[in-house]
Amino acid sequence: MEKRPTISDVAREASVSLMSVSRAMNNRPGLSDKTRKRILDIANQLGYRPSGVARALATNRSFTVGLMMPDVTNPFFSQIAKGAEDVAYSMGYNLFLVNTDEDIEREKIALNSLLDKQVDGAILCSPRLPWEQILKHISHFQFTVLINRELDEPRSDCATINIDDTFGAKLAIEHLSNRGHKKIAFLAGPDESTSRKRRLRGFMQALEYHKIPYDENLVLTCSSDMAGGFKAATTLFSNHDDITAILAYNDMVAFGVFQACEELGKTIPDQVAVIGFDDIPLASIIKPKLSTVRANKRELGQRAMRVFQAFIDGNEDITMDQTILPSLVLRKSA
Amino acid sequence: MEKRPTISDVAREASVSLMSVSRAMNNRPGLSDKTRKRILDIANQLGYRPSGVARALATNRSFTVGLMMPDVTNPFFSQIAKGAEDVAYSMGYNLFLVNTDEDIEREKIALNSLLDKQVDGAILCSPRLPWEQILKHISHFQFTVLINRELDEPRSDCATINIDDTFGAKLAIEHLSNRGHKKIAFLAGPDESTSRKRRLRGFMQALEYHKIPYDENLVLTCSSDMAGGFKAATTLFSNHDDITAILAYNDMVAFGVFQACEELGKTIPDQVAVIGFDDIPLASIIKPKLSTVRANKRELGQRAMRVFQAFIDGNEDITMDQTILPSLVLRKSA
DNA sequence: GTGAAAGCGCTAACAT
DNA sequence: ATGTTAGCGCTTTCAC
Repeated sequence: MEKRPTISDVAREASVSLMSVSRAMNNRPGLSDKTRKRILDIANQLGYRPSGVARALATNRSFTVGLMMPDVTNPFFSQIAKGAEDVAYSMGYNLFLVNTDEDIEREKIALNSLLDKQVDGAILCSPRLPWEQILKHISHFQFTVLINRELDEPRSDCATINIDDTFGAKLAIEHLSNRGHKKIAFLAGPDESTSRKRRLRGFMQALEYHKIPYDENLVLTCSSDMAGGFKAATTLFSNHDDITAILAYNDMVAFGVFQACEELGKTIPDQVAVIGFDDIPLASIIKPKLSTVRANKRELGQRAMRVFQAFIDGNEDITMDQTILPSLVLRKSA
Repeated sequence: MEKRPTISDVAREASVSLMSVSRAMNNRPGLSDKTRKRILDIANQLGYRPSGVARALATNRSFTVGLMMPDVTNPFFSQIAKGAEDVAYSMGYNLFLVNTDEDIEREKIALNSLLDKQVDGAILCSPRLPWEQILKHISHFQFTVLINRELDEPRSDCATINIDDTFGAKLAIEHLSNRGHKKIAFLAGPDESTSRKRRLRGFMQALEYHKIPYDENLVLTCSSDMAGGFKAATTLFSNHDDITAILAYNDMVAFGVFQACEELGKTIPDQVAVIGFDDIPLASIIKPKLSTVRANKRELGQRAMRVFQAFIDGNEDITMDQTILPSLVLRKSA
């Protein structure tokens, strides 16, 4: 392992003080153009790069943002990550990635990792931890952005970006209702999910609006993957063979429904109409192409970094609580 | 932003020296069980957590591994990331994520970020940079793992994990040949790609073995996404309408071929057989289900971290150059 | 325009 | 078993 040159190596080589090198490296005033250039040249020639660690210790800023998410493998989140990276990169920031595996214990650990690493800010995707716990952690970040979670109590250092799931669910049900569906099931996803609650609200409100009686047996809890959708759809069909439409918690769950329909010989969309959430890349490729409620995830990630940036820049007019309106993408499955 | 307690806060509160606190926090010998417990209690009560930054500066170890990849959004890489995270987490390490967007300039910048952040090790996915440049960077890491790239010159601090693409391509062609295909095209992906070269080698060797004449017009360069596959397939069909099988650079390219076939009214697999590479989640869902050459990416990521771990642990018998044998997953498209 | 001193929070090495 | 000293690589503050 090669030893990296330090600031003192450069200083010695250029016969100047540490401070002059520091000033040169940070484009700070107080140096003649000549010495500045000389220092920079020598630094360059030595291959000197300032240590981010030392700098972070001295300044208490790491130019790093923590990104906490349940699963990078999930396109929903990887898109957000990409969007965040987009603008982080343009700001000269780096991303620290922590997975939570949807596990509340790992969430704590993840937040602690971010603390230890002294990230300047954090983007927390769908945190499940109770507010007081989150609070305890985020009070050590300069700024944090909550994705898909509302604030329990307002803070000047905590923004939120939420997808308006209620609206999205209404969009979906409205479409199904217009097509004449009366028996509509909702595979609602995992119990603790926030978006589940919001979508369920939209589901119920839309039913009421369209004068469709609400039957709680048509709302099933399921894990948020294909297996979950398959399982839920299978039980659903065995108990209520007369349902004609299914709103799925997300696209993967919807594909689980596809699978179940295939096994049971039910055709989509003729016998069963299916609508998903998310619009993952898969949705437009699989047959039948999946109708789904889409929100722009990459933009979500970008916006998250941009509020952070606005905060850092001391910008006055920051929209602290943003909401993203999804749209219904109609394809073949409904 | 709340001030975090430091080691001296704990020391003062417990009326001991900094070192005792340090020893307690790191479970190091040289403390009576009583004081140890007392210190730990006070630390806990104060909410003290050691600063990773300060620790990294003092010890020159950050317990952080840099993960460089072209695009988190690509399932191929996000799976690797997940695998790496799996075992990093179990080792108490964290991941630093940097995107390169397949851009060679951004690769340099990414590597520099990792340097600045003083990561202990790096996992570099498909680095495109010339060896000497890579070398310059990785000589500052304790250890690095190259994914999908061979070593130009052996080093005791640099391991590789490669997918045996040549073998994979042979597997595919063998299958197609056995089914009687003679006119087989290869949508080979981008020019600079290493796996392209290896797959092309396998493609050619297999053709020769099966006594199929090689026609260079049947090998097309394309971008590694759906659009690339669509475009390449479209030109291919307009020039060589008689080809009966296509080996695609990856699954997304294969789906591009699907798209083209749909537009041209060609049926898969009857008129055109298609085989992809990767086996992304999509592959088993889309209709017709895609036959593809699969390597276990999550395991790849896990293995990468495990060689790193072995190195850190001073393990003697590390397999420095591992290769992962892909298998042919036969589904409906070929 | 330039530099010296002190300190960020921690640990390694050396006392006691 | 516990403490002291010095230093990791940088920046802030203040002096010249």
